[in-house]
Amino acid sequence: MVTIGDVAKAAGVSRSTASYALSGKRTISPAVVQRVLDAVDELGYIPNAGARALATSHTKVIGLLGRFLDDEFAPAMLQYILGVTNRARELGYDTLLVSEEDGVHALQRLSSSRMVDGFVLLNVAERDSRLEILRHAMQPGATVGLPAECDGVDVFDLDFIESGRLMVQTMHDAGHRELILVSQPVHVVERGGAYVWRLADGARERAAELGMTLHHHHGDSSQPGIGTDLHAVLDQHPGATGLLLNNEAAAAALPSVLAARGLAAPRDISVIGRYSDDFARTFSLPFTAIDSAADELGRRAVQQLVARIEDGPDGTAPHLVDLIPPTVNDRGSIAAPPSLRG
Amino acid sequence: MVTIGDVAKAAGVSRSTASYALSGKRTISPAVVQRVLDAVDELGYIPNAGARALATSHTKVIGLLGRFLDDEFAPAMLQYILGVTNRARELGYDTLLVSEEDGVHALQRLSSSRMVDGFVLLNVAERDSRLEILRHAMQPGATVGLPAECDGVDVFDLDFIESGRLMVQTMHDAGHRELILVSQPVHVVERGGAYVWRLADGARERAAELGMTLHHHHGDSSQPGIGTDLHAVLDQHPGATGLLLNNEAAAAALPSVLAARGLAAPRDISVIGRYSDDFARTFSLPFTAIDSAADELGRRAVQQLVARIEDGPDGTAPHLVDLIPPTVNDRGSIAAPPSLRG
DNA sequence: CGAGACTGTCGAACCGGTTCGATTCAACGT
DNA sequence: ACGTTGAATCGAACCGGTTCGACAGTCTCG
Repeated sequence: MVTIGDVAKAAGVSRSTASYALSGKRTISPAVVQRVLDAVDELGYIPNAGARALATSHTKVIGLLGRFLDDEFAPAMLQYILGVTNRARELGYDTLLVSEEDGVHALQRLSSSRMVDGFVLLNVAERDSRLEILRHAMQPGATVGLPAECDGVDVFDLDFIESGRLMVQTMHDAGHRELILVSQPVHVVERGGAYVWRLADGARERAAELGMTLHHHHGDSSQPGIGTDLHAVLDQHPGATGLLLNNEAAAAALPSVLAARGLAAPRDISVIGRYSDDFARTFSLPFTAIDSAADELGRRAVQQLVARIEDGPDGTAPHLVDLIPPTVNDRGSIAAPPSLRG
Repeated sequence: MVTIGDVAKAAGVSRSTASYALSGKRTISPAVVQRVLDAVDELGYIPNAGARALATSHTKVIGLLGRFLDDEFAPAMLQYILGVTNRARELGYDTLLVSEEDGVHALQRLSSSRMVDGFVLLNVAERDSRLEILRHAMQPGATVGLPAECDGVDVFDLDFIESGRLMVQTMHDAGHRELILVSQPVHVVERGGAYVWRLADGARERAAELGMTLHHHHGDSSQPGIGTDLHAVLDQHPGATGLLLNNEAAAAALPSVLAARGLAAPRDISVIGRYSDDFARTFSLPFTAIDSAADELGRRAVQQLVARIEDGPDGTAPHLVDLIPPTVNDRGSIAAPPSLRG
């Protein structure tokens, strides 16, 4: 393997000079710099990461800790991951992906062994035991998902409360007065998926303000349960003209459910969902939806994390809680309710 | 940070003795070993990864290089990734996930900087420029995906030729004589997705042997194109009673296409697909299918890679080409063709 | 014209592990 | 009684970078 010593020898200088020539941390004569650079690409020198990490205590690696639960939605998870890895690479960092069940243990291991310069936590729960560790770690951290207690970390999430309000408002503006909201199953809430009730709260609040009726149901997170659930809910509320979906599986199942009932959106019923644009493309979901912006959230988390890493431990920029505003992707599944039309 | 020096001091021994006590590479008295172990967990000592890597030239990290193409199927990719990271962790390794466009460059960077002990390449193409680099790298590599030239790497893939044969044979056994195969789009083949024609070849071969008619079509890899394609193909071959799908988007779109045509499987048409079991569960695809076994392929690749890493560079175990045999997951979408029934 | 500042370079130390050779001491065989 | 072996431990060197302090030579300015 070619070391900086080899480069130095080839350029006829000392190791330290070669190092300074490459880092530019001291003035080195242009002639020498050029000789060193020539030697570098003649020999194909790439510094040894371990040695550099040892000397600088910076690894240029960030740790990405996911919670990959069985009923977590795969396409969305991949979006988060790619957002993180791509942005990290753009900023000169590699990404260590950890899928370990025991996130607390993984965090301790990576932190104390100094394998990474910082952490991004995905799918952060309302009370997430990993945060406790992260706050005491010497590396900074960013989360995707809004926990109950945000200090010591930078937090990124979709603004779910506003999303709920926006869904209801949109339906109201189109003339609807009775809505059904289909959320994730209760166990998702119980394990800390606070986004479920955040969206529901926003929706309820706005519905109350506007004097609308809102029925809230938790649906299964996969087929065929969710199909049955949707049928049941539609049977139960024949007067409802608008459907709000905060449940990817429901969005995926709805087209066949509607077809089975001889309904079409927006002719018979209006629909608005909340899922990633990418997901909609792959499965051509024909519903207007709030983009969950997984990719963007991953990118922002990394961006902020790297800024904090490079500010050093004394950088005292205040911690962020960045809730990105919902944007509606209009796919034409909302119209006036049948009763208002000719 | 607590170093092995601190541990040694706390145990009243030299650094080298502490090191040997922990590694067991020399005999150390039980009393001392105990004192060292006590010191370790009193101080919470975890070795510095960079320093260890520098000394041992082993990082306990494997590099996972994906090609995340736009129309690559997200749920499947995540399955591969989790198979790799989970198995790696079980074997004591962490995983560096690289999504960089320029795989060749990434490979060179990680290899020369000695950041990883070995590589797993996903989505390997027929002629994959990354393989050339990998063969000359000092770290071993395993691929998921069968390239034209396999030497110097361990190769893992589903046996697509046999999968094609099996699809046709299964339909034949049920009494079908005219089949349609819907594959991935032509551009997937052109960029090296050889599995597409491998499956098609196997299918064609077996159809010829059995005297059956097989129509082969390339369909779009996403909606709404694939929906249109499916309609067109069904219009074009009214005599076909069996549908073979080697295209995930087609599988996802088929239920609504069938519904729109007033058809049901297996009543009017029999269907067999090739996609991951996990995908089928999430979307409740009601079709009998060959499991693409993404998770298992990832696990096997890592398993073999780690074996090769730990054998050291002189380990001369022959390189594998492990094509795992297709298994059919019966979901009841195959029956005798209508013409043969009462 | 000499003190002071600046430029460019080098040697040595350091980061935190692992590992080799040497050393001490007790047990053993003859 | 004495060399031999083996167990247990230590000090020093090494892995491959970075960085600090020193130093020689050149330039500047009073």
